[in-house]
Amino acid sequence: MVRRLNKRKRQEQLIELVNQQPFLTDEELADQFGVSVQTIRLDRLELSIPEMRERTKALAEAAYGQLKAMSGQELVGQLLDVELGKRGSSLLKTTEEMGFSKTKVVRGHHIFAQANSLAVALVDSPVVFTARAEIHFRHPVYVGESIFCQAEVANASGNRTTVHVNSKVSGRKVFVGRFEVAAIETRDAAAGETANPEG
Amino acid sequence: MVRRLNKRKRQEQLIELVNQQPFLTDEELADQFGVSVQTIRLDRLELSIPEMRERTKALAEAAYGQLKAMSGQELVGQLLDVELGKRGSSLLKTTEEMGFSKTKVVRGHHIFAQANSLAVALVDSPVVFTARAEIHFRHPVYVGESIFCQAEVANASGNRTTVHVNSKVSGRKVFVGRFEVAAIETRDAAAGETANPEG
DNA sequence: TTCATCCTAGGACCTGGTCTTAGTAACTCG
DNA sequence: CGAGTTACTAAGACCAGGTCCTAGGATGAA
Repeated sequence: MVRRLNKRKRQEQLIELVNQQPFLTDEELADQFGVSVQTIRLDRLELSIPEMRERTKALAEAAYGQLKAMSGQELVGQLLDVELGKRGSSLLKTTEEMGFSKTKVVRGHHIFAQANSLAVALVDSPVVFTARAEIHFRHPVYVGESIFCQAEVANASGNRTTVHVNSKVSGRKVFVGRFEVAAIETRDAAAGETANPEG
Repeated sequence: MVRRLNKRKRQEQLIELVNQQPFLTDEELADQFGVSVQTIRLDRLELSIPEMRERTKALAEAAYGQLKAMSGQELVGQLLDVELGKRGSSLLKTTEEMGFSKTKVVRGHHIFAQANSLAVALVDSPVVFTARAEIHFRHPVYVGESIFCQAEVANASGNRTTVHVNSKVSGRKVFVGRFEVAAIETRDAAAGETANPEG
């Protein structure tokens, strides 16, 4: 039963390969493993791996949302409610891609990004940047968990707003932060010398 | 020449629609505009809009790369050099997706992610988390610019390491930060109660 | 009327698949 | 030894969503 071992190994590697390079066609995969296209198809069938075009589409759809969330004009996570200039909250459902594959711990910058974008969203001004932040990661967040983020304006003087943010996972505080957000009124403020990059 | 107007309008709307909903097939698009599939194909030809599967793939690839850059297992940016436990530097070439489409200003969490991941990389321990950070965004970074990030261990006592990080764009300081990184020696540390999520 | 523009229609062909049927090599067991 | 199982391959019909090309009808302007 040497074959069976080979098959198992190949299928394990196939899963990994497809995860790492989702855009390979069956033909390319077959080349990689030195088997026929049909064998790859059977493997995919057994392993419930969808065809390349569907993998691509799924990726695109997921990432399209993610992209929009991560670098779109809106905020990271889903806005739950907001009182401009006062407070707000958002929810971020963490996914596999956000964490370490080994530990399944969500990478800090995603938590940061949610908090930061919410802080920025509270400030009612056309051009807003984070100038400073003091942040504290309290507990790890695991892939699949949802992060509930609450932000509250603590102080607003001139064009500087201080926002207190805390994030929780099922009631437990996982992150706290103090963000100092700068609002800029001038037209071409974004190109200004002293502006600070954030959103 | 009512047609010509209609055509122009339709094509304008087509561009927008395809941008907003890139997963529509020609048939679905044809339905939307009440024209034949062939007309849509001609429009796509004239407007150099690729077919749906290619749009999907391009989207997936772009976003996949972005995801990898943001949540890959290694560090954000390219590691230039490192002396474990002492200092290190990395370079991040910023891309269109990292910034606001309007202002072309790179979103802060990318800058943060580069700095943070470099700080974490300096600590020579199997499981490392950022516990605290105090950060300061000094100047905006624009899409296309490369961020040169330098990190230096300032203090290491017990399992806590303080790392000073500063990022520059063509010599100008755009970001400074102080990261407090916690190293954990226990085997199943990642699941520990008091661990802090980061990498 | 004549002509150009716009739209549509149809067919051959392509990629990257699906699903099904069938055949072969190799190893295992009674 | 032969029979059966497992792994693999091969071939063919079919499909979606296209490309590329030829051709023809409608419609409005000269």
